[in-house]
Amino acid sequence: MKFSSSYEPSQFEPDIYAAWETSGVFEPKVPTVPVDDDASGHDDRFEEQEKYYSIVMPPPNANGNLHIGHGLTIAIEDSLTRYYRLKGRSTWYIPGADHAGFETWVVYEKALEAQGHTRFEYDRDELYARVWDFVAMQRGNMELQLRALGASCSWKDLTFTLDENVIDRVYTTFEKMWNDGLIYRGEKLVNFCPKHQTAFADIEVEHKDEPGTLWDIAYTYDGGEIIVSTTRPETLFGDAAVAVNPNDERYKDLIGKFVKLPLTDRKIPIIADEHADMEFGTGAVKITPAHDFDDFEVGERHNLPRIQVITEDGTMINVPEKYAGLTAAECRKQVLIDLKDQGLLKDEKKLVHSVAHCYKCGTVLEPTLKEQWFIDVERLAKEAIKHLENGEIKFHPASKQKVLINYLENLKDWNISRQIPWGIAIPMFKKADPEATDEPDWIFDRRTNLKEIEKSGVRYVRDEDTFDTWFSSSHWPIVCTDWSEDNPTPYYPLNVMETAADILFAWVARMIMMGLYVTGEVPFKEVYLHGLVLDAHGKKMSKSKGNVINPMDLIAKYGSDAFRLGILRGRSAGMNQAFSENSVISGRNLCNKLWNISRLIQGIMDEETGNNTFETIATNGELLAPEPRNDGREGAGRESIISVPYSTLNMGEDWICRELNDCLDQIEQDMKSYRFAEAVETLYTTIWDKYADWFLESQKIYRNVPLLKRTLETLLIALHPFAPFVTEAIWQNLSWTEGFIAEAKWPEKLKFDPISAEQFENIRIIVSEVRGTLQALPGTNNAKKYSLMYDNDSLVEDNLLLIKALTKVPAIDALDGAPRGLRLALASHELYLDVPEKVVKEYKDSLTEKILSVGRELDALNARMMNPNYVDRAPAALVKETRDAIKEKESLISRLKTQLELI
RNA sequence: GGGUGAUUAGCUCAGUUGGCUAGAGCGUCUCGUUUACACCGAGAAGGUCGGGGGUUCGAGCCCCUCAUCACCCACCA
Repeated sequence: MKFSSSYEPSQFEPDIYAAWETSGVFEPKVPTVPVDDDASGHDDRFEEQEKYYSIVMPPPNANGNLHIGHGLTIAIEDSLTRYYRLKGRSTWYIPGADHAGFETWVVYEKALEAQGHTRFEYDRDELYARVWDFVAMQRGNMELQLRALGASCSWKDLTFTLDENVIDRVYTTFEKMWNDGLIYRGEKLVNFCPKHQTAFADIEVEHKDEPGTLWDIAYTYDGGEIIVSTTRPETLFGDAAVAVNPNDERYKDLIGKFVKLPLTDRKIPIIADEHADMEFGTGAVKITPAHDFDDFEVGERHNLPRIQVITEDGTMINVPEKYAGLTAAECRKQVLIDLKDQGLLKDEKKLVHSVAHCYKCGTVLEPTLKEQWFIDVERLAKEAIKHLENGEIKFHPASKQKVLINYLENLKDWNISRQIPWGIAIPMFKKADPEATDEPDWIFDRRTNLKEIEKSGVRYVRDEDTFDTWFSSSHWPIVCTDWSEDNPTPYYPLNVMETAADILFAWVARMIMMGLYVTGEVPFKEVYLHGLVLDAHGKKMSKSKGNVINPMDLIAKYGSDAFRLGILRGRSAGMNQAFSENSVISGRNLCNKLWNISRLIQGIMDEETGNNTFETIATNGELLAPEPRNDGREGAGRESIISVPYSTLNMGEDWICRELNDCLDQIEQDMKSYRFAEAVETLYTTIWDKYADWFLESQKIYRNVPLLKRTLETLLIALHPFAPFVTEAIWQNLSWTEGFIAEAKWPEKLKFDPISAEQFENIRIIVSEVRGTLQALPGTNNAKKYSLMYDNDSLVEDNLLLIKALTKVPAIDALDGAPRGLRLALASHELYLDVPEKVVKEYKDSLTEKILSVGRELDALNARMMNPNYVDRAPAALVKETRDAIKEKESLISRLKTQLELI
């Protein structure tokens, strides 16, 4: 049958997703390309904004698999998307795929090496074509996995980072920057990976503390020597000076003198520079501008030559013949031996210092002198800071705004050249005819498919480098929304940028700078950053530790919804938080609960109508989904919610309406402030503790079919953003619902009688007290043994059946004659359990304990009232509450005491 | 050295601008074969909210301070 006794996600999820996708549910209702004749209505900015909701997916690696972090990203982004879709916005969730320049290149190069080839056998265009095929072969997994996660993204708008329009936009920006003088070619030190033969931006470098050796070496001059300390003796051939601190009395007289560079005949000057730290080592430091970042700057200040002594492949150059061609490591050994022989090696100490590593292969990066394209970031950063300080982007967590501003204030120029074939070619060509002296050395040209071009009769050769992927990624909100100068779209800026907190600098910062530069507007109105998903013990997941959790495994085991609910639970913005299967299990349980709630309600419906949907619908795995729509997209969404007319007939019904309204309010607030875990929590308790445990139980006595339908719809829609599959599966299986829940309308508030709703709380208190007391009494199965007696209590009298059903007592009777049995600890109701005296006596200790505990509460309340300041200054309502509570406790205690005396 | 965040039940975490007896999930214990659900129901145990000080009628929340842990940035000849 359709409704089996437990929910089996795998029976529904693929079909449901396919049905959504083919019927166009995921596509924005309002066209994304503005229509020309509507150009006049552009002033109504605010109104427009309320209609749209746009969000882009941080593009996963096109040829990779999704990991747990993607799972979290999609759970969050899709919940937002689905929520705003239900809220009636025209939502556009734009999926993406990343060519992942460096990552993919590394994988490809390894594969190439495994076949016994190297990159140097091919030219760039060949390599590009080969990687393209390599990626094409592997592509697709990631997109299937996004579907498994339930991402309600607009597939036809999927953007690949190497799409034409992306490259086009990137070239346009680059050209603009080139013309604006923001791009320059500079010979600077860059972080160079000798293994991968490419340079990196500062942000991509991984610094690790490592033990090393500090050698003291004597540099001599006529009549003396000056000792310098270094961790890299092999670079001494590249020394251009020795620096001392200008305030250092020890060396004051030596400034301006020349010393002999050991193992050579070269003379280098002693200069004064603040860079030399008087406290460190001997206070004198060798300056090697071509192989150290600080020294490079010292060299610039003092106009020192940059002598490169290590080549890009890591061998020595421009050194005495003896050392030429050695690797840097071999050279170091030899230099140390020779220095020792000459008595110039004075000391050696151990120290720990931080060393820059390639984040991919761990190789120590070599600061290398290289001509690269740089972006002068100052103007961009300043503009970004201005808009950030203006509060134009709201951050979650808020603290990241400050962190980001701080980063931008200290940002250094950005190296955008990469020596990797897999990427967007840099559209710059170098003059190849040295005679054409009037022509510029470099020109911009988009024809990067050509190795050589001719312009004004001059030959130019293509730069072989490609762009840093972050340079193109920084255009993501622009290219995904198809923004253009003459065709601005209401979907830009994005409503929110959701991504991992650890790429705040690498990506978010750059998108802001680029968005402002290209469009003049910030690229998104809010930023939500999620932290790392750690393993159950709070440790980072890693292959080497073997603690990696694969989201697809969990989906296979528990279902997509369970995974989504589980991963959202216990998570807040920007925090690295643990994750375990338990939370997914809890999500699975909720789905199953909801499934069974629906079974119950459909069963009740069937009884009423005489149909037998619940029991007999044959299942062949086919959905009862509506036909794919064949009408035009525009505003043609089916209105799938039925506003079932209903009226409330008893307290439980009023109460559940109140609780559901509160639940909706809570979710609306939580979604506004990106508190997904809280929204899920609210739904969990509303569905389980309130709806199932109290309302549905009470509906086994009183039946209100219209209300059951209406409230179930409310719950299903409210949960749909977080658990899209099970809610849709139920929606499709219920006999009275239509269309897709995915495009239903967010529920209206329910009407109810608030006084009646509040009355139900009294019933809950009575029932709980009866249950608690029955459990605490000695013996088992007490609920079946003892009946309940009431005295002069209309609430109980009016709800006999309900209370009986909820407490399971065999009978509830009006008290005849004198009270007997056990009086319940209720202040405003006189209820007795018909318990033999013997049992009551055994219960005496519990009763005494109860009196003591209520007494303690009473003392606390009294103490508060004794404080005159409290009475004066606390809000009146609060004081009244305290007074009422005191009265209630007092009367309760006196009744319990009477009871105790009777025993 | 600079910065950020964390410290609440056995575990993982909530606790929104200070307000009644600090919550949840999972785990633990007791009871229950009630035809929606054992992926269940009922009940219970378990916390001096990292330590100390302060502000306040009132502090898990605000301020100061100490401790521990994590991360980021800079420096490291």
